Amino acid sequence: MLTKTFSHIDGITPSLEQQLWEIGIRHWDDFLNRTDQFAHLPKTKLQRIQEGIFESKQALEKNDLNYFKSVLKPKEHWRLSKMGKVAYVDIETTGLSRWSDDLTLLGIYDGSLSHMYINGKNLADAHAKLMEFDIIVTFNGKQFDMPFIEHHFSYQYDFVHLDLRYMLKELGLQGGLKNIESQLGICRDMDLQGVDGFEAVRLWRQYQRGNQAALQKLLRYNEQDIVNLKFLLNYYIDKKTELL
DNA sequence: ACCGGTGAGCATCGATCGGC
DNA sequence: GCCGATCGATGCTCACCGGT
Repeated sequence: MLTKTFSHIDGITPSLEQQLWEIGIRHWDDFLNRTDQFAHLPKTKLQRIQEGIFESKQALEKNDLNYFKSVLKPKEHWRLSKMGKVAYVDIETTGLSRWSDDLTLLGIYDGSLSHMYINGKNLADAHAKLMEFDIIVTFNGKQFDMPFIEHHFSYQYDFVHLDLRYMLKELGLQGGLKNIESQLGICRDMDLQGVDGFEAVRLWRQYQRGNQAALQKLLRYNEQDIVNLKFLLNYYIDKKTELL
């Protein structure tokens, strides 16, 4: 996945990368083993590419996520998803403004377990939990969830951030998370099918008036969101890898 | 209804290469 | 080694669109 990409290497243009794939070079080592095929390239350019590949190989050996985060274009960051601990994150709030609205619920799915943080209970613990991860996956989190969370905790996180909104759009999937889920045949529990962001606000208000069932429903709604994010990321990765 | 990240499209500038 | 041509990197604007 990562070793298949060359676009971050000095001297490799998108069109050259495409050419490499077309002639069956699917791994950095393929390039190094078949340099005779690149005799037509200027020597200095070939040398730069080889050096870049060596550098990448070293960074990979050290599992240096920060190195790849800095050299890879954001569009290619999905290739790093196996290099660190991944958190699927989604929040609920009382509205859209991080300045005037409250963070009510923060859900983190680590790939097998959900960790739920509730305002007024354990929300402060979410910060320490988040810090355990290297990579976060959200839907529109670059615009909404992360700025909201960072404002709430007054902290700038340094994750590799995979935002499925833009990634899925690349595959022609858009129209909001729920819409995309139904396009892909993902079903939600019956009693949650009508729940959306607006309803999440209402559920929170009902809980504040003492309705525990409303909180339980809100928790399940958020949990479905974060669990589905994992499915969507895998869907994206599958599509991207079968295209190559 | 708001905010702002993204990427497409475009223009410009710079780097590099090949011909001589 | 110079010069012109070509290619690519970079920067800019702008429209789009999603979250609660």
